[in-house]
Amino acid sequence: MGATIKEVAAKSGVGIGTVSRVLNNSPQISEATRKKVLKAIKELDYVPNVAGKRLSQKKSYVIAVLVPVIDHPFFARLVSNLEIEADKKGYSLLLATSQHRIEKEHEILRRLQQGEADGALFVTHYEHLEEEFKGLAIVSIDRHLGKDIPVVTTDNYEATKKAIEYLIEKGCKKIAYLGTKPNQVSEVSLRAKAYEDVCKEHNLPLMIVNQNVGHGEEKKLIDELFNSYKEFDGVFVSGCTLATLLYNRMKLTGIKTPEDIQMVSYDGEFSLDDVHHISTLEQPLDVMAKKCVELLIDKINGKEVESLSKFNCRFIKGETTK
Amino acid sequence: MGATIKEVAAKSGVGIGTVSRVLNNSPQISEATRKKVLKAIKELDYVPNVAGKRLSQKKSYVIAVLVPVIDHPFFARLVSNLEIEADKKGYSLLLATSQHRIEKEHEILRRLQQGEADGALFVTHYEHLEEEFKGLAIVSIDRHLGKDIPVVTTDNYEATKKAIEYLIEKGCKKIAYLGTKPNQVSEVSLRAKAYEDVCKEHNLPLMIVNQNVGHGEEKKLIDELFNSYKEFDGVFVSGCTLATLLYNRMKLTGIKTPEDIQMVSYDGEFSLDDVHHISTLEQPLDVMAKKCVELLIDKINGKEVESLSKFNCRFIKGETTK
DNA sequence: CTGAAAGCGCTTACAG
DNA sequence: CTGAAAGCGCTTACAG
Repeated sequence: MGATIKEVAAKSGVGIGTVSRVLNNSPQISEATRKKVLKAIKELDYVPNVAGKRLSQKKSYVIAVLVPVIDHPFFARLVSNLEIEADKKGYSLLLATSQHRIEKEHEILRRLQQGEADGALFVTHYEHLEEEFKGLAIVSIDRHLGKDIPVVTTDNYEATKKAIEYLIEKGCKKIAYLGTKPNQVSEVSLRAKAYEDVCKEHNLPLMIVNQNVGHGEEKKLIDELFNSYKEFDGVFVSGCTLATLLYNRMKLTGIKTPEDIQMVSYDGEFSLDDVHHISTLEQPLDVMAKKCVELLIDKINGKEVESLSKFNCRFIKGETTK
Repeated sequence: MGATIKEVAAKSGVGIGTVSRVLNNSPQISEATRKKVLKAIKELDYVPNVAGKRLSQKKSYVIAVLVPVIDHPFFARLVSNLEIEADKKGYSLLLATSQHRIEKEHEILRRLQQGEADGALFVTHYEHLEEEFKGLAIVSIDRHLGKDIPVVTTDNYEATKKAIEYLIEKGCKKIAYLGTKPNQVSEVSLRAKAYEDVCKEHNLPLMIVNQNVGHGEEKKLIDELFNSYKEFDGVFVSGCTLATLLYNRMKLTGIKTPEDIQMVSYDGEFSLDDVHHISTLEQPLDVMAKKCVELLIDKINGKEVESLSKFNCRFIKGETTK
């Protein structure tokens, strides 16, 4: 629509290379020509077009993020922080949601191969062939996607361990574990491991509901929890969807928390104000997102990066523990 | 990184134009050459690069969405639906958040001018010069941004009217209005208008807290509501942030709902299951997003489109009304 | 410090 | 039905 670099060059009486150099703040440009060119740019209301730049540089300055869904507090926060960090680094953010369909993930990988973005943060629950990632700069949250793909995660084991010990300390004798089991090699599996280790150590019974269900089907797990285990006085919940569903269920059925059942959840809840309903292990999504973007950009630029970055969760006491 | 169209052409012994035609499913290509080309594509593991396509077509097949924030249930749902609809139409979604900073909005508009996207859905609380939108295909939610910018909205007046009448029907005698006043010409203003009209018609007192505060400062309005109006038995809340904050505040201070105060909110709450805490006027974000994308694509293609599209909210009874 | 030219990877009239 | 060529709007060695 607008003017092109050619017109700017003509108007200011220089070559297009010179205009380009002014645009990119190249140091070796005389003040005089810089002024001339800037003047022409202003007069023509010229804005450089990214398509030309991208083609010639073979770089898009776009990073993509793939998440299963975006209308979910955890992913919304993650993406929010990613956008902020990407912006700081001069990258735009392309948002893709798989909607829990692996075909859409394939489609997105194809788009990346086409050069829509220079790299991507991939949050997937599906298996992918490593060759699908070939030539792409990819970073993963929690899941191990391949040898070349760095993982950013939290201290799943340590944080869960502390949470279970906390429940014990608060008097729980029968603690259940409620989670959606990852169907891939994932750091998240360490949560169940920590639960088991601590319970065994304290001679507490294991009461585990940990299944891989599709999103939208988490309610089944709540049913199963109550069907399988008639009595428990504490529960560790892995993930905010399950936590909210369980919280609502207890409310609906008259189970009192923390009196009857105490509850701690990983990503339990994101609070607008200081009211925390659910006691939560909160992942530091701001620093995690920052790390993801840094890793991604380093990978894009061909640097070697650490394969695992681990951050500490923060425990926030809500109303569900004594 | 990968092969280019030139290599495919060489390998299959045809011109690059022919390869391009095969790629784009051009009809006038003989089966024989199509096969040859497809074979070469497979063998070379060729994926067409978008940068070349974009430059030659002067089209990016990207639409952008600007929202103040994304880690907010309303915007998360909006963006979720937009991504789904854009994907259906073969467009990618660029996500930009202003983080309530007008400079970032300017920055984003500049990126659009640079051709990062073919069009954008703009959800802003700030004034912009019309010239900033010049040459861009833009669609707005609720706010009137300029004569050339279509607005997608809900039946703010009618829905609010019904909600207030509902509260009256349920016995409320003193109904307050709590909202963040838009600082621009916005369809949202019709909510307060409906409230006033209905209250006047029923000879009820007007109790209005409707101020334009920055995000994160909504709690002030809750304070003001209780400071200004000692007694009210019903409240209409415009927006889910305020609704959640008010709901939490009532819980914290021992005010019972619906016994002491009944409450209906626009965008009150998005429920994971069937548990609805807050009675809500829910905006049909799925069809709204679809409309936005359609309008945007029509505008991109130079078509004339309707300037106002209005959709009906759905009332969902929660626990905050009798 | 600056210009002319080649090149990035496609699409698309234009001939044939 | 297909090829050669121009062009999209930039960047970047290469000379000078």
